[in-house]
Amino acid sequence: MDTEHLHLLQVIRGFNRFYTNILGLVDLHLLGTDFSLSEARVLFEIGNHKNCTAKELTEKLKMDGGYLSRILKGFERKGFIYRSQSEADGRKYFLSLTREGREALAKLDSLSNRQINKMIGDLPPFKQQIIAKCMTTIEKYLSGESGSTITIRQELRPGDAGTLIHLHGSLYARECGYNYVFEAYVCNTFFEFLKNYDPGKDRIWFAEDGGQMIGAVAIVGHGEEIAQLRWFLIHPDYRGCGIGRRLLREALQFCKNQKYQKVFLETTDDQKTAIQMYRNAGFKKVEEKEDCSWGLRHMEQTYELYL
Amino acid sequence: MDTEHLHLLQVIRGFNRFYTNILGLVDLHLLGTDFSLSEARVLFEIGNHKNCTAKELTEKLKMDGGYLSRILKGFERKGFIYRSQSEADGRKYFLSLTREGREALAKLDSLSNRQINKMIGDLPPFKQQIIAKCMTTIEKYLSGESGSTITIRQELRPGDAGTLIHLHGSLYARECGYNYVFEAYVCNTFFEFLKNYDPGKDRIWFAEDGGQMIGAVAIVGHGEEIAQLRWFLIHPDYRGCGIGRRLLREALQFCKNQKYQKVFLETTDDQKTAIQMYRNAGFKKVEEKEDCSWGLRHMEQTYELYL
DNA sequence: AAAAATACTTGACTAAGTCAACTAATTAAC
DNA sequence: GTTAATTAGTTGACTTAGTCAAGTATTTTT
Repeated sequence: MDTEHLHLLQVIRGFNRFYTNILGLVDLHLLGTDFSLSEARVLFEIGNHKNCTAKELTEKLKMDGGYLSRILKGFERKGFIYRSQSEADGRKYFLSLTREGREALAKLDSLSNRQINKMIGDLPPFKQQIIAKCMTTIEKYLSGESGSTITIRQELRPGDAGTLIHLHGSLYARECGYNYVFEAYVCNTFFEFLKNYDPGKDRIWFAEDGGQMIGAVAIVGHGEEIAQLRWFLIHPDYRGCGIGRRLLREALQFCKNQKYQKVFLETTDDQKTAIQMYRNAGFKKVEEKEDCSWGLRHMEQTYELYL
Repeated sequence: MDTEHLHLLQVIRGFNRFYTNILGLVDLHLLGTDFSLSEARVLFEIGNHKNCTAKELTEKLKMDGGYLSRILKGFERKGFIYRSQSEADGRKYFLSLTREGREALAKLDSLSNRQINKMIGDLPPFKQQIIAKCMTTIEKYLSGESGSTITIRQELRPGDAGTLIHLHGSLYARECGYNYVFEAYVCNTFFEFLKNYDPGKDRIWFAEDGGQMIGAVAIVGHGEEIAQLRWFLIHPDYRGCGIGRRLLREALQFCKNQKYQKVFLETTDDQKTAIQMYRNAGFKKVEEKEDCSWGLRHMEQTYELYL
């Protein structure tokens, strides 16, 4: 088990301890309402799932059947729920909230909302949004529903240019040690791209995960027959899961559709993974020369592919 | 309470329910070790905080004093901890783990790690990383450790150019309806700034909150006597808390130090709040003309200030 | 038709957590 | 420098939360 993974475990366990406290706080204030945490959870589930049965609740809330049975009996006694025996299966009883139950739940809801407002109220909206986004992500990933939220889009939106430049600047600095001159270079070339953008010749694709840009590639036409592939990158956290291949496929398919004869690209020897992908797509190295811009020595390479 | 905020509450409460389940699972498996969740938390805290006292634990873990007292007694009986009375204050007893205590904690640790591995083991590493990052963010924000972490820095780091351009592109689109041509324009002017950057004449400041860029301003020298103020913006969520004033003050102070005689800036009539700040700083409008770039009609204005 | 399984309930129990009254040491007030 | 108030920690008596296994009624499998 490497240190990085150990660090990961540390972070998650730290978070678990932290969130145990947070939930404890929320729970504490729940106590001001005659509801135990378990009771509140049960009430919530019944209120939010039409025709749920006791069995379903025990599974969903990981609760002992006997315990739940008593909670339900209590709710029935207080007039919060009623049961109706299933006609198809007489062992089952569908649970529903009465009007009193709905009122109790609404009260609980607003209390809970107030509690959460207390928790996040002092934060700037910006950060509240970020928290919500992080929570959504964690929930999505841990519940295994994450599937593939990664999408590829063509449309250029305000802010994209900056994000693309930022990704290039920060990633190449981190991974290859390039300085800000490289980012300025991207800035300039991308400006030229935007300025001369011609939908008949040029195209750009962004890979996104939940609205966050995680990769890109573009095609720039040079005349009728030659196209250049530019700004290809994948965020390191998302490498090795086929996004790069998808982007390249899109780009090359576009080139074929546009009847380009040749696609070329410029890269440096630092870009090991990218180069492997270029090679896999059929690109061949045709030129190589030393360069010292961007803060350190590297080999500038040109690859090309005849379609 | 607007719908957006309500959605936020929904998300957070959903997450709380979700994470209650997650923690419940972790807890369940803790049961295979003779430790209750509370006991495990206590053991962990003692192991990770030199010389903690019972009082501190009750506060940190929000635990009843009497309950804790009994848990501690149990630990002492089992030989997991020992206490030493404080010399400075005889009411206090410092708690420490014995060797057996440390062993028990280590066992618990490895069990907990295994549990978490079960939770995240099936996810691709990049998603694990993202989860960790999200957790760190939530913890930081909710624990209020992000407080007013707003700082102003001068140093230009890789990624800054892109972020600045992104902020301009997305904010002006959102607030003024400018299209991507405006972002391209920023791209170009900022490239020129970087290309010609001369520390003796030029300077840029970034306002950050927890590493996130939330505002910026720059001074570009035009000869010995005239300076231009550019790329002034504050993220809308951070307006009205003096960051803009701080940035302007920094910029104008720099101009004075450099013995510039005049500072000018160009803006549009859309920039109501910024213009108010310029006026407050002593800038006067000296020119105005209509312009139609960036997708809609607006007035381009020039302001200047003699130092 | 008998046996196995399922949905839910009940009784008897243990563990978890709370509350208030209690020392013993320390600090503040007069 | 004594008295009163506070604080750290303990203890007894209690309530609540949660578990386990045996129970009933119904359905499914063989």
